[in-house]
Amino acid sequence: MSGSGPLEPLDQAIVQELAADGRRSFTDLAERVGLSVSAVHQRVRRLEQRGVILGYTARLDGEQIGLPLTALISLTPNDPAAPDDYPQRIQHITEIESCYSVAGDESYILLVRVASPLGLEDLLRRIREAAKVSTRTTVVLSTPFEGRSPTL
Amino acid sequence: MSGSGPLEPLDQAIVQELAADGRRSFTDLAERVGLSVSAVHQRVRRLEQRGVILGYTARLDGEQIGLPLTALISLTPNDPAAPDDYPQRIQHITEIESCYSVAGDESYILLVRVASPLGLEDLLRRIREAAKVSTRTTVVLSTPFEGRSPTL
DNA sequence: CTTGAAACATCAAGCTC
DNA sequence: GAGCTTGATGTTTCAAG
Repeated sequence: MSGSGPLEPLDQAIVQELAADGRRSFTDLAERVGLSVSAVHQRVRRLEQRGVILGYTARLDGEQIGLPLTALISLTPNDPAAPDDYPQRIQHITEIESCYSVAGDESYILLVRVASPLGLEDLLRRIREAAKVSTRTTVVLSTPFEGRSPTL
Repeated sequence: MSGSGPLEPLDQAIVQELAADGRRSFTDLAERVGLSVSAVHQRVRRLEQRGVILGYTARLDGEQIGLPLTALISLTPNDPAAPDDYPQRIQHITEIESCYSVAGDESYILLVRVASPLGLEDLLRRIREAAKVSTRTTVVLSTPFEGRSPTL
């Protein structure tokens, strides 16, 4: 088992604050949730160990880091009888940010970021070769918002 | 203007480290990129102000925070002649984590997280009413990986 | 959850190119 | 002026209680 039932209200509050600002200080967190700094610190460590908090990441501007082109790629197996190890086959491709197994016409949907149309063309070729799949690509024109933190 | 050309190698290294671990200490960062702690600190603040770093967030386990159901929702306008203000119309709906404007059959694709199928049904109703759109929903069965940091 | 001590982050003033 | 260093102050971290 990895979890221990639903979150206590205090842990829920902590987790929500860290989702909204992953670098929030323990002093801030302590004030907001009404605990001592050390108590909050220990709860955060416990939430990390329990796998409630999987990690922390900086959100980056794709334009400014040289990856201005985002796309969603749907994967359909060429051979429907082949073993379903697609995630393993493509996980080494660093342009793939996220991989979802989905119900529907396709088997997987990938979110990718590349530098240019040529980079996307090359990426698609590598995905098709690595996973023996057909791809359908939807280019992202703009991102009104992304990575918003949930309300618990 | 928000950017000032492409990233210097040092800033690139810092940004990549913070994408991989958003809570990495300045001491760690300084060692890894070969600068003093204060110099790294100032560069990070500058990257935040320039909008290269948009923010920091904790990655959470949907199961453990009570939002085990993820879905991708495609939006198609009911009235193709209506003004395109869909992001504004739906941004108040907190279950929507990301909103992408896309090229292709649909206008937008949303990534959402909810507690249950009933929660998804209710969410779809609210999206259709707020934005006057038709929706097509793809349920996520599992997430082999998500939110990986890019290689710069 | 609290305490207390060592490591770390932060900020401003000054230095260097 | 942009960027780095120094040193003083407040914060984080961890082990012990």
